Parts: sequence; structure tokens; C-alpha cells
Amino acid sequence: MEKKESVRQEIIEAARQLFSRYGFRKTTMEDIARLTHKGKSSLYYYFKNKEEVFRAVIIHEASILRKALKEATTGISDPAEKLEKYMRVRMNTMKELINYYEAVEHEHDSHYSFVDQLRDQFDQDEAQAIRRILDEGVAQDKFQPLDTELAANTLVIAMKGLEYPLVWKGSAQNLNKRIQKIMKILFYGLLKR
Amino acid sequence: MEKKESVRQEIIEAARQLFSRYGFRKTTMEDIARLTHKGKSSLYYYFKNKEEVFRAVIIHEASILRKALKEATTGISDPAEKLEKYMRVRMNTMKELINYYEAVEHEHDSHYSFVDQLRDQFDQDEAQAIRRILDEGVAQDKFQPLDTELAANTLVIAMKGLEYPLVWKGSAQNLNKRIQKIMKILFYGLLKR
DNA sequence: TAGTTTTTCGACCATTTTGTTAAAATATTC
DNA sequence: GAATATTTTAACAAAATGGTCGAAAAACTA
Repeated sequence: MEKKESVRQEIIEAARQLFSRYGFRKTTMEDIARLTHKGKSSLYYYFKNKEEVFRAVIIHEASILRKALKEATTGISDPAEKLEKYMRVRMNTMKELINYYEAVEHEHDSHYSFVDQLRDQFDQDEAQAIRRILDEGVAQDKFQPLDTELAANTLVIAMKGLEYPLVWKGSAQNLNKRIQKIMKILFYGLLKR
Repeated sequence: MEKKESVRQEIIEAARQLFSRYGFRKTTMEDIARLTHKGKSSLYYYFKNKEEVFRAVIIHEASILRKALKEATTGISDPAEKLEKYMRVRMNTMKELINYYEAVEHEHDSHYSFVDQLRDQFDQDEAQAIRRILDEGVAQDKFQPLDTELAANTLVIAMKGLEYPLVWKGSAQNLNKRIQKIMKILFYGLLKR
């Protein structure tokens, strides 16, 4: 029963490589099979279908992102600093996950696919995480009292806004500057003077 | 009659991007059409078929490589130096063309395809170019008298030998060291003491 | 403007690729 | 060696793809 999970993991890793290089559409089950040294049909013993493989890959990546965020922010006590670090890490890590979004984003036929659902779920989690930071800031009397739920959602939307241009231009320098700008505006309106 | 050629060039450029990213197989005519903002059928007005597009791209790339080689070596008078520069530039430029070779190399069904022919042609040209450098070295009395045709062919083969591992490991550092080594051996046998 | 040539494109076809399934075959465990 | 787990084979429907053809559109010419 342990073996099956490890093979699943192998498949996920192989699929991850292929999806990130070729996108969802251009990656075939045979590609994945070849890379795992298996027959194409064998994959269906571990996953119901191609979409399931893709979903597993995305979930895996998302968990990595979550872990990276937690790790990066966990030592920081100052909420402002933590927030800035959070956004920076999140943007930079996201740069590498963009492929997946891009891969399916361009298949806008059947809307509200499972990717949209996953994205929504992730956005919700993210808003919650950010809200916790904001709450901390308010509790420590470093942020002005505010509707943290609304503010968190706003921040998520702002990050999504930054995310999209990323697909077109991978200009990390420009991105960091934009983050800085947003953070500056944000803090000067947020921090108690 | 001028316009047609410029459109051809546009198509080639678009195809170049796609082929280098996805390889020959995974790049479809519709991909190329989409990137050129044209209907798929329109492409067949400029090229007989997909293979022709591919061939045009490769020829284009080869001419770029040739130009780069000429440009890089044209100012150098010392044959030994010129030879070293030639090999270095060739290897490093080739790194970016590898995709094409890789793309079709893995379709070893119908052998002696047009890619093999093109490659042979290129090898021949290359042997000639190298031979010219060697002749220069001999004429300048800096190289020992030798069968320059044979030596040139040997060098081409040596470079091809270096080329193949490149497909698997893009370790530029390792590559440069190997070039250095070969050049060292080559020169200590070649240079007059 | 009418006619001629060049260029684009949608509809269509033949073939190949691809995702998926079911059953047979093989390996592993007990 | 029965039972279970895993892989392979074969097959097939649906989708994708390379390519053709003719007609429409655009550009050009007179």
C-alpha cells in the first residue's frame, strides 16, 4: 500500500516536468509514460485520467508554495515586514507555477474548469493567510484598525493583478519594483504615525 | 514579389520560436498560423509543407551560425587563436540550435531524412572552413606541415563528439574545459617548437 | 471602374495521434 | 498455489493534425 503512493509521486514528478515545459495540451499520456518507464495504460492504474494527473501536479505545486510561504514568514515578528516578505516570496515562487495557469488559461472554451476551482480555493486560503497577518498587525497596534477581511481580499486581488502581466513579461526587476511601490503605498496608509 | 519574401521571413521567425520551444513534433501548423495571425491554410501559400518550414528554419539558423563564426574569427590573424575562437563560438552557438537536432534526432524511423542531409552539408562546409584556417597556419609557418584535409575532418568529428553529450547535459562549464583540453592537445602536437 | 493577379481563409478529407477501457498476462505476497 | 497487485496488450472512439481546393477578399493594373 506504500508502494502505490510512491509510484504516484514519481508520476506526478514526471508530469510536473512535462507540463511545465509543454503545457497541458501538448503533454501526452505517452510522454508521461515514457518518462516513467511505464506503459501508457499503466498510468490509469494510478490516476483516473489525464486531468487527474494534472490536478495532482497542481495541488502538489500549491502545497509547495504554501510551505515556502510559511517557511519564509515564520521567523518574522513584525507584521509589516512579514507582509512584505510574504508578497515577495509569493510572487517569485508563483513565477515558476505560471506555466500551469498559462497552459490551461488558453483553453477558454469550457469555462469554470477544475483549474478555476482550484484557483478560487487557493485565493481563499491566501486571503485568510494575509488576514491573519493583518490581524496581527492590528493586535500589535502597528496597523490602523481596519476591516481586515476586506483589506485581505483587496491585497489578493492586487497580487492577482500583478500576476497576469507576469505571463507576458518575465521581467523580475520590474516586478520587484512594482511590489515595492505597492507596499510603500500600502504601508504609508496603513502604519500608525 | 518583395512582400512574399518578407512574409516568408515572418513565418520562419514564428516557426523558429515554436520549434525551439516545443520541437518539431509538438509544433503544429496551427500554432505557427496563430502566432503569425494567419489562417492555417495561408501557410501553404508560402511553404509546401511542414517539413519545408522546418527546413527553412534550420537553414536560417545555420546561416546565422556561419555569420557568427565569420564575425568572431575575422579580426584574428593568429591561426591558433582563430581556431580556438572558432571552436568556442561554434560550440556555444550550437548549444542553442541543439533543440532542432534533438527534436528530429528522436525520430529515427525513416533514416537519412532531410535533416541528416543538411547536417552533412553543414559538416562539409565546416570542414572546409577549418581547413582554411589550418592552411593559413601552415602557410604562416606556425603549424607543422600536415594533411589539412584530414586534420580538418578529424576536428569536425571531434566537435561532433562534443556536441552529443550537450544534448543530455547543458553543462557549459564542463564543455569549455573539454574544449580547452582538446585545444591544448591539438596545439602541442600542432605548434612548431 | 473593370479586370487581373496575389493573398487569405473556411470547409473539408485522410490519416495519425491520443485518451481511455477491458481483458489478458505477469509479478508479488500470503 | 490462491489471492492480490501491477503491467502489458489490444482495441477503439474521439480528437487533432497535415494537407487540399475553391472561393472570397485584397491589392494591383489599366
